[in-house]
Amino acid sequence: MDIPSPEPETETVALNLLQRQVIEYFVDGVRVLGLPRSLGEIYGLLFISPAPLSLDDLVRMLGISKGSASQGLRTLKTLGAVREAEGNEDRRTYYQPAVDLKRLVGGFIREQVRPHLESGKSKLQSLQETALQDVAPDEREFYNERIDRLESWMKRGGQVLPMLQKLLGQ
Amino acid sequence: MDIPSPEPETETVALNLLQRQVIEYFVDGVRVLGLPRSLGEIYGLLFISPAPLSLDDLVRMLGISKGSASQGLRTLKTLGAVREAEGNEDRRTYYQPAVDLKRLVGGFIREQVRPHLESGKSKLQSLQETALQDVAPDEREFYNERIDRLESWMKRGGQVLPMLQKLLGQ
DNA sequence: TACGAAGTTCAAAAAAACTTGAACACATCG
DNA sequence: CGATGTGTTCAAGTTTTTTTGAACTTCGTA
Repeated sequence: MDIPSPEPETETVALNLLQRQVIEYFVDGVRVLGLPRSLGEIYGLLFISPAPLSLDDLVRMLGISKGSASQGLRTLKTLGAVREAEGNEDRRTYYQPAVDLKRLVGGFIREQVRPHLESGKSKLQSLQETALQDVAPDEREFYNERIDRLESWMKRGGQVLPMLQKLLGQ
Repeated sequence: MDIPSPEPETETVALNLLQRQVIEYFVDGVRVLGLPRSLGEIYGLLFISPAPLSLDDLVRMLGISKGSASQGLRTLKTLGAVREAEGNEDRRTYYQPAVDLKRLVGGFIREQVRPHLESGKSKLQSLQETALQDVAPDEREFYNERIDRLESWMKRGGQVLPMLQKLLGQ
Protein backbone atom coordinates (compact mmCIF):
# COMPACT_ATOMS: atom_id res chain seq x y z
CA MET A 1 0.00 0.00 0.00
CA ASP A 2 2.75 2.41 -0.81
CA ILE A 3 3.12 2.78 -4.52
CA PRO A 4 2.80 6.51 -4.87
CA SER A 5 4.67 7.34 -8.06
CA PRO A 6 2.43 6.66 -11.03
CA GLU A 7 5.05 5.87 -13.67
CA PRO A 8 8.31 4.37 -12.44
CA GLU A 9 9.05 3.31 -16.03
CA THR A 10 12.16 5.01 -17.28
CA GLU A 11 12.13 3.61 -20.81
CA THR A 12 13.73 6.55 -22.50
CA VAL A 13 12.82 5.78 -26.05
CA ALA A 14 10.93 2.77 -27.24
CA LEU A 15 12.50 1.18 -30.29
CA ASN A 16 10.68 1.64 -33.54
CA LEU A 17 9.74 -1.25 -35.77
CA LEU A 18 12.66 -0.76 -38.10
CA GLN A 19 15.12 -0.77 -35.22
CA ARG A 20 13.65 -3.89 -33.71
CA GLN A 21 13.89 -5.70 -37.01
CA VAL A 22 17.44 -4.62 -37.66
CA ILE A 23 18.42 -5.78 -34.19
CA GLU A 24 16.78 -9.13 -34.89
CA TYR A 25 18.78 -9.22 -38.08
CA PHE A 26 22.04 -8.84 -36.20
CA VAL A 27 20.99 -11.31 -33.55
CA ASP A 28 20.63 -13.91 -36.30
CA GLY A 29 23.89 -12.73 -37.77
CA VAL A 30 26.08 -13.15 -34.71
CA ARG A 31 24.46 -16.51 -34.13
CA VAL A 32 26.10 -17.82 -37.26
CA LEU A 33 29.41 -16.61 -35.96
CA GLY A 34 28.90 -18.43 -32.70
CA LEU A 35 28.61 -15.25 -30.66
CA PRO A 36 25.97 -14.66 -27.96
CA ARG A 37 22.67 -13.05 -28.64
CA SER A 38 23.37 -9.98 -26.53
CA LEU A 39 26.29 -9.04 -28.77
CA GLY A 40 23.94 -8.94 -31.71
CA GLU A 41 21.45 -6.86 -29.80
CA ILE A 42 24.01 -4.35 -28.66
CA TYR A 43 25.80 -4.01 -31.95
CA GLY A 44 22.51 -3.95 -33.81
CA LEU A 45 21.09 -1.14 -31.72
CA LEU A 46 24.26 0.91 -32.03
CA PHE A 47 24.25 0.32 -35.76
CA ILE A 48 20.72 1.54 -36.20
CA SER A 49 20.84 4.47 -33.77
CA PRO A 50 21.40 7.94 -35.17
CA ALA A 51 23.44 8.99 -32.12
CA PRO A 52 25.99 7.23 -29.89
CA LEU A 53 24.55 5.45 -26.87
CA SER A 54 25.73 4.90 -23.32
CA LEU A 55 25.79 1.64 -21.42
CA ASP A 56 22.71 2.80 -19.61
CA ASP A 57 20.89 3.53 -22.84
CA LEU A 58 21.57 -0.02 -23.95
CA VAL A 59 20.29 -1.44 -20.68
CA ARG A 60 17.09 0.54 -20.88
CA MET A 61 16.38 0.25 -24.57
CA LEU A 62 17.19 -3.44 -24.88
CA GLY A 63 15.93 -4.50 -21.48
CA ILE A 64 19.14 -6.37 -20.68
CA SER A 65 21.13 -6.30 -17.45
CA LYS A 66 24.01 -3.98 -16.76
CA GLY A 67 26.25 -7.01 -16.53
CA SER A 68 25.35 -8.19 -20.01
CA ALA A 69 25.75 -4.76 -21.48
CA SER A 70 29.13 -4.26 -19.86
CA GLN A 71 30.50 -7.62 -20.97
CA GLY A 72 28.98 -7.31 -24.39
CA LEU A 73 30.56 -3.92 -24.95
CA ARG A 74 33.91 -5.23 -23.83
CA THR A 75 33.77 -8.11 -26.30
CA LEU A 76 32.65 -5.81 -29.07
CA LYS A 77 35.50 -3.43 -28.32
CA THR A 78 37.96 -6.31 -28.39
CA LEU A 79 36.56 -7.35 -31.75
CA GLY A 80 36.98 -3.80 -32.96
CA ALA A 81 33.26 -3.65 -33.70
CA VAL A 82 32.55 -0.79 -31.32
CA ARG A 83 34.47 2.28 -30.26
CA GLU A 84 34.01 5.00 -27.71
CA ALA A 85 32.61 8.21 -29.10
CA GLU A 86 34.82 11.27 -28.95
CA GLY A 87 34.22 14.47 -27.09
CA ASN A 88 31.10 14.14 -25.02
CA GLU A 89 30.62 16.59 -22.18
CA ASP A 90 29.14 14.01 -19.96
CA ARG A 91 30.97 11.81 -17.49
CA ARG A 92 29.61 8.65 -18.98
CA THR A 93 30.96 6.93 -22.05
CA TYR A 94 29.09 6.76 -25.34
CA TYR A 95 29.59 4.08 -27.93
CA GLN A 96 29.53 3.95 -31.73
CA PRO A 97 29.60 0.98 -34.08
CA ALA A 98 32.38 0.35 -36.55
CA VAL A 99 30.64 0.14 -39.89
CA ASP A 100 33.51 -0.84 -42.13
CA LEU A 101 33.16 -4.44 -43.27
CA LYS A 102 36.86 -4.99 -43.72
CA ARG A 103 37.53 -3.85 -40.19
CA LEU A 104 34.74 -5.97 -38.77
CA VAL A 105 35.85 -9.10 -40.53
CA GLY A 106 39.44 -8.34 -39.65
CA GLY A 107 38.62 -8.14 -35.98
CA PHE A 108 36.72 -11.38 -36.09
CA ILE A 109 39.56 -13.15 -37.80
CA ARG A 110 42.12 -11.71 -35.45
CA GLU A 111 40.24 -12.58 -32.29
CA GLN A 112 38.32 -15.72 -33.13
CA VAL A 113 40.00 -17.47 -36.01
CA ARG A 114 43.73 -16.77 -35.79
CA PRO A 115 44.17 -17.92 -32.19
CA HIS A 116 42.79 -21.31 -33.13
CA LEU A 117 44.97 -21.58 -36.19
CA GLU A 118 48.00 -20.74 -34.06
CA SER A 119 47.25 -23.11 -31.21
CA GLY A 120 46.38 -25.74 -33.81
CA LYS A 121 49.78 -25.47 -35.42
CA SER A 122 51.66 -25.97 -32.20
CA LYS A 123 49.48 -28.86 -31.12
CA LEU A 124 50.23 -30.58 -34.38
CA GLN A 125 53.92 -30.24 -33.83
CA SER A 126 53.82 -31.88 -30.46
CA LEU A 127 51.56 -34.55 -31.91
CA GLN A 128 54.08 -35.46 -34.52
CA GLU A 129 56.96 -35.27 -32.06
CA THR A 130 55.42 -37.16 -29.18
CA ALA A 131 52.30 -39.17 -29.83
CA LEU A 132 53.56 -40.64 -33.06
CA GLN A 133 56.30 -42.41 -31.14
CA ASP A 134 53.80 -44.70 -29.44
CA VAL A 135 52.41 -46.03 -32.70
CA ALA A 136 53.46 -49.31 -34.27
CA PRO A 137 56.01 -48.57 -37.01
CA ASP A 138 53.97 -50.19 -39.75
CA GLU A 139 51.09 -47.82 -39.06
CA ARG A 140 53.23 -44.73 -38.91
CA GLU A 141 53.06 -44.05 -42.60
CA PHE A 142 49.30 -43.60 -42.53
CA TYR A 143 49.31 -41.38 -39.47
CA ASN A 144 52.15 -39.32 -40.83
CA GLU A 145 50.31 -38.67 -44.01
CA ARG A 146 47.22 -37.54 -42.15
CA ILE A 147 49.10 -35.22 -39.85
CA ASP A 148 50.90 -33.77 -42.82
CA ARG A 149 47.53 -33.09 -44.33
CA LEU A 150 46.35 -31.29 -41.24
CA GLU A 151 49.46 -29.18 -41.35
CA SER A 152 48.85 -28.25 -44.93
CA TRP A 153 45.31 -27.21 -44.03
CA MET A 154 46.57 -24.90 -41.33
CA LYS A 155 49.16 -23.49 -43.64
CA ARG A 156 46.67 -22.78 -46.36
CA GLY A 157 44.34 -21.20 -43.86
CA GLY A 158 47.10 -18.89 -42.77
CA GLN A 159 47.67 -17.89 -46.37
CA VAL A 160 44.06 -17.40 -47.33
CA LEU A 161 42.90 -15.24 -44.43
CA PRO A 162 44.97 -12.21 -45.39
CA MET A 163 43.75 -12.54 -48.97
CA LEU A 164 40.20 -12.64 -47.70
CA GLN A 165 40.71 -9.42 -45.81
CA LYS A 166 42.21 -7.86 -48.88
CA LEU A 167 39.27 -8.94 -51.00
CA LEU A 168 36.92 -7.21 -48.62
CA GLY A 169 38.91 -4.00 -48.52
CA GLN A 170 36.82 -1.01 -49.50
CA MET B 1 22.07 -64.75 -10.78
CA ASP B 2 22.62 -65.33 -14.42
CA ILE B 3 25.67 -63.52 -15.66
CA PRO B 4 27.66 -66.28 -17.23
CA SER B 5 29.90 -64.51 -19.74
CA PRO B 6 32.96 -63.13 -17.98
CA GLU B 7 33.69 -60.11 -20.19
CA PRO B 8 30.62 -58.26 -21.48
CA GLU B 9 32.95 -55.45 -22.62
CA THR B 10 32.91 -55.26 -26.40
CA GLU B 11 35.39 -52.39 -26.82
CA THR B 12 36.79 -53.51 -30.13
CA VAL B 13 39.90 -51.38 -30.21
CA ALA B 14 40.98 -48.83 -27.69
CA LEU B 15 42.12 -45.60 -29.27
CA ASN B 16 45.80 -44.93 -29.19
CA LEU B 17 47.25 -41.68 -27.86
CA LEU B 18 47.71 -40.17 -31.29
CA GLN B 19 44.12 -40.88 -32.22
CA ARG B 20 42.79 -39.41 -29.01
CA GLN B 21 44.76 -36.25 -29.53
CA VAL B 22 43.73 -35.84 -33.13
CA ILE B 23 40.11 -36.28 -32.11
CA GLU B 24 40.54 -33.61 -29.45
CA TYR B 25 42.02 -31.45 -32.16
CA PHE B 26 38.90 -31.77 -34.29
CA VAL B 27 36.62 -31.28 -31.32
CA ASP B 28 38.25 -27.92 -30.79
CA GLY B 29 38.03 -27.26 -34.49
CA VAL B 30 34.31 -27.81 -34.95
CA ARG B 31 33.73 -25.77 -31.82
CA VAL B 32 34.99 -22.69 -33.63
CA LEU B 33 32.53 -23.40 -36.40
CA GLY B 34 29.68 -23.61 -33.94
CA LEU B 35 29.13 -27.33 -34.46
CA PRO B 36 28.59 -29.84 -31.68
CA ARG B 37 31.35 -31.79 -30.07
CA SER B 38 30.15 -35.16 -31.35
CA LEU B 39 30.66 -34.05 -34.93
CA GLY B 40 34.28 -33.35 -34.16
CA GLU B 41 34.68 -36.68 -32.47
CA ILE B 42 33.14 -38.62 -35.31
CA TYR B 43 34.93 -36.81 -38.08
CA GLY B 44 38.17 -36.86 -36.14
CA LEU B 45 38.06 -40.60 -35.59
CA LEU B 46 37.23 -41.29 -39.22
CA PHE B 47 40.04 -38.98 -40.26
CA ILE B 48 42.61 -40.76 -38.17
CA SER B 49 41.45 -44.33 -38.80
CA PRO B 50 43.29 -46.38 -41.40
CA ALA B 51 40.08 -48.17 -42.45
CA PRO B 52 36.44 -47.07 -42.87
CA LEU B 53 34.28 -47.46 -39.78
CA SER B 54 30.67 -48.42 -39.19
CA LEU B 55 28.18 -46.62 -36.99
CA ASP B 56 28.71 -49.33 -34.45
CA ASP B 57 32.45 -48.86 -34.49
CA LEU B 58 31.95 -45.19 -33.73
CA VAL B 59 29.61 -45.97 -30.86
CA ARG B 60 32.03 -48.40 -29.32
CA MET B 61 35.26 -46.56 -29.92
CA LEU B 62 34.02 -43.11 -28.92
CA GLY B 63 31.67 -44.23 -26.20
CA ILE B 64 28.80 -42.16 -27.58
CA SER B 65 25.20 -43.23 -28.05
CA LYS B 66 23.79 -44.72 -31.23
CA GLY B 67 21.55 -41.68 -31.50
CA SER B 68 24.45 -39.26 -31.46
CA ALA B 69 26.40 -41.30 -33.95
CA SER B 70 23.45 -41.55 -36.30
CA GLN B 71 22.63 -37.85 -36.19
CA GLY B 72 26.25 -36.86 -36.35
CA LEU B 73 26.85 -38.96 -39.43
CA ARG B 74 23.81 -37.48 -41.11
CA THR B 75 25.00 -33.94 -40.52
CA LEU B 76 28.48 -34.80 -41.70
CA LYS B 77 27.07 -36.35 -44.85
CA THR B 78 24.99 -33.23 -45.48
CA LEU B 79 28.11 -31.14 -45.08
CA GLY B 80 29.88 -33.39 -47.54
CA ALA B 81 32.48 -34.18 -44.90
CA VAL B 82 31.81 -37.91 -44.81
CA ARG B 83 30.86 -40.45 -47.45
CA GLU B 84 29.85 -44.07 -47.45
CA ALA B 85 32.62 -46.44 -48.37
CA GLU B 86 32.24 -48.42 -51.55
CA GLY B 87 32.01 -52.15 -51.94
CA ASN B 88 31.91 -53.72 -48.52
CA GLU B 89 30.62 -57.26 -48.32
CA ASP B 90 28.85 -56.65 -45.11
CA ARG B 91 25.28 -55.48 -44.66
CA ARG B 92 26.28 -52.53 -42.57
CA THR B 93 27.49 -49.24 -43.93
CA TYR B 94 31.04 -48.05 -43.52
CA TYR B 95 32.08 -44.42 -43.54
CA GLN B 96 35.09 -42.50 -44.79
CA PRO B 97 36.07 -38.87 -44.28
CA ALA B 98 36.39 -36.38 -47.09
CA VAL B 99 39.91 -35.07 -46.78
CA ASP B 100 39.89 -32.40 -49.45
CA LEU B 101 39.95 -28.95 -47.86
CA LYS B 102 38.18 -27.24 -50.73
CA ARG B 103 35.34 -29.69 -50.53
CA LEU B 104 35.06 -29.41 -46.77
CA VAL B 105 34.98 -25.64 -46.81
CA GLY B 106 32.59 -25.71 -49.75
CA GLY B 107 30.14 -27.87 -47.84
CA PHE B 108 30.30 -25.64 -44.82
CA ILE B 109 29.68 -22.55 -46.87
CA ARG B 110 26.84 -24.16 -48.77
CA GLU B 111 25.06 -25.49 -45.70
CA GLN B 112 25.85 -23.00 -42.97
CA VAL B 113 26.78 -19.71 -44.53
CA ARG B 114 24.84 -19.31 -47.77
CA PRO B 115 21.40 -19.94 -46.26
CA HIS B 116 21.95 -17.06 -43.87
CA LEU B 117 23.17 -14.75 -46.59
CA GLU B 118 20.09 -15.60 -48.65
CA SER B 119 17.55 -15.17 -45.89
CA GLY B 120 19.36 -12.00 -44.88
CA LYS B 121 18.94 -10.48 -48.30
CA SER B 122 15.22 -11.03 -48.41
CA LYS B 123 14.73 -9.76 -44.88
CA LEU B 124 16.47 -6.56 -45.84
CA GLN B 125 14.18 -6.04 -48.77
CA SER B 126 11.07 -6.28 -46.66
CA LEU B 127 12.70 -4.02 -44.10
CA GLN B 128 13.20 -1.31 -46.61
CA GLU B 129 9.76 -1.80 -48.10
CA THR B 130 7.72 -2.04 -44.92
CA ALA B 131 9.36 -0.94 -41.70
CA LEU B 132 10.88 2.18 -43.18
CA GLN B 133 7.39 3.54 -43.81
CA ASP B 134 6.73 3.91 -40.10
CA VAL B 135 9.71 6.16 -39.53
CA ALA B 136 9.51 9.94 -39.34
CA PRO B 137 10.57 11.37 -42.74
CA ASP B 138 13.41 13.42 -41.32
CA GLU B 139 15.02 10.30 -39.90
CA ARG B 140 14.63 8.27 -43.05
CA GLU B 141 17.87 9.40 -44.56
CA PHE B 142 19.92 7.91 -41.76
CA TYR B 143 18.08 4.61 -41.72
CA ASN B 144 18.23 4.36 -45.47
CA GLU B 145 21.94 4.81 -45.46
CA ARG B 146 22.39 2.09 -42.87
CA ILE B 147 20.19 -0.39 -44.66
CA ASP B 148 22.03 0.33 -47.89
CA ARG B 149 25.19 -0.49 -46.08
CA LEU B 150 23.83 -3.80 -44.88
CA GLU B 151 22.86 -4.62 -48.41
CA SER B 152 26.32 -3.86 -49.67
CA TRP B 153 27.75 -6.17 -47.01
CA MET B 154 25.55 -9.03 -48.15
CA LYS B 155 26.43 -8.38 -51.73
CA ARG B 156 30.13 -8.38 -51.05
CA GLY B 157 29.77 -11.56 -49.05
CA GLY B 158 28.08 -13.23 -51.97
CA GLN B 159 30.96 -12.17 -54.19
CA VAL B 160 33.76 -13.16 -51.87
CA LEU B 161 32.66 -16.66 -50.93
CA PRO B 162 33.18 -18.16 -54.38
CA MET B 163 36.58 -16.51 -54.53
CA LEU B 164 37.43 -18.02 -51.18
CA GLN B 165 36.56 -21.46 -52.44
CA LYS B 166 38.66 -20.87 -55.50
CA LEU B 167 41.60 -19.77 -53.40
CA LEU B 168 41.43 -23.00 -51.46
CA GLY B 169 41.24 -25.17 -54.54
CA GLN B 170 44.07 -27.67 -54.68
C1' DT C 1 6.12 -64.62 -42.38
C1' DA C 2 8.98 -64.18 -38.46
C1' DC C 3 13.30 -63.01 -36.68
C1' DG C 4 17.31 -60.28 -35.77
C1' DA C 5 20.62 -56.81 -37.05
C1' DA C 6 21.17 -51.98 -38.63
C1' DG C 7 19.77 -47.59 -38.35
C1' DT C 8 16.43 -43.61 -37.22
C1' DT C 9 13.59 -40.76 -34.33
C1' DC C 10 12.42 -37.88 -30.63
C1' DA C 11 11.05 -36.87 -25.71
C1' DA C 12 13.49 -36.40 -21.67
C1' DA C 13 17.97 -35.88 -19.18
C1' DA C 14 22.39 -33.77 -19.00
C1' DA C 15 25.65 -30.43 -20.16
C1' DA C 16 27.04 -26.08 -21.82
C1' DA C 17 26.37 -21.32 -22.64
C1' DC C 18 24.40 -17.05 -21.47
C1' DT C 19 22.27 -13.65 -18.44
C1' DT C 20 21.27 -11.68 -14.23
C1' DG C 21 21.88 -8.99 -10.12
C1' DA C 22 24.12 -7.81 -6.10
C1' DA C 23 28.54 -6.61 -4.28
C1' DC C 24 32.44 -4.19 -5.45
C1' DA C 25 35.85 -0.57 -7.35
C1' DC C 26 36.65 3.86 -8.88
C1' DA C 27 36.00 8.39 -9.78
C1' DT C 28 33.76 12.98 -9.23
C1' DC C 29 31.41 16.38 -6.75
C1' DG C 30 29.36 18.91 -2.81
C1' DC D 1 35.50 13.12 3.69
C1' DG D 2 30.75 10.96 2.37
C1' DA D 3 27.43 10.56 -1.12
C1' DT D 4 26.34 9.64 -5.78
C1' DG D 5 26.96 8.15 -10.56
C1' DT D 6 29.31 4.92 -13.72
C1' DG D 7 30.99 0.78 -14.77
C1' DT D 8 33.01 -4.16 -13.65
C1' DT D 9 33.03 -8.80 -11.73
C1' DC D 10 31.43 -13.24 -10.89
C1' DA D 11 28.49 -16.84 -8.44
C1' DA D 12 24.05 -18.38 -9.07
C1' DG D 13 20.04 -18.86 -11.97
C1' DT D 14 18.05 -19.39 -16.48
C1' DT D 15 17.90 -20.70 -21.11
C1' DT D 16 19.58 -23.15 -24.95
C1' DT D 17 21.89 -26.83 -26.96
C1' DT D 18 23.45 -31.43 -27.07
C1' DT D 19 23.25 -36.19 -25.78
C1' DT D 20 21.00 -40.19 -24.41
C1' DG D 21 18.21 -44.28 -24.68
C1' DA D 22 14.25 -46.74 -25.64
C1' DA D 23 10.74 -47.42 -29.04
C1' DC D 24 10.26 -47.76 -33.74
C1' DT D 25 11.17 -48.69 -38.87
C1' DT D 26 13.59 -51.21 -42.41
C1' DC D 27 15.57 -54.70 -44.62
C1' DG D 28 17.83 -59.07 -45.40
C1' DT D 29 17.63 -64.00 -44.32
C1' DA D 30 15.81 -68.36 -43.01
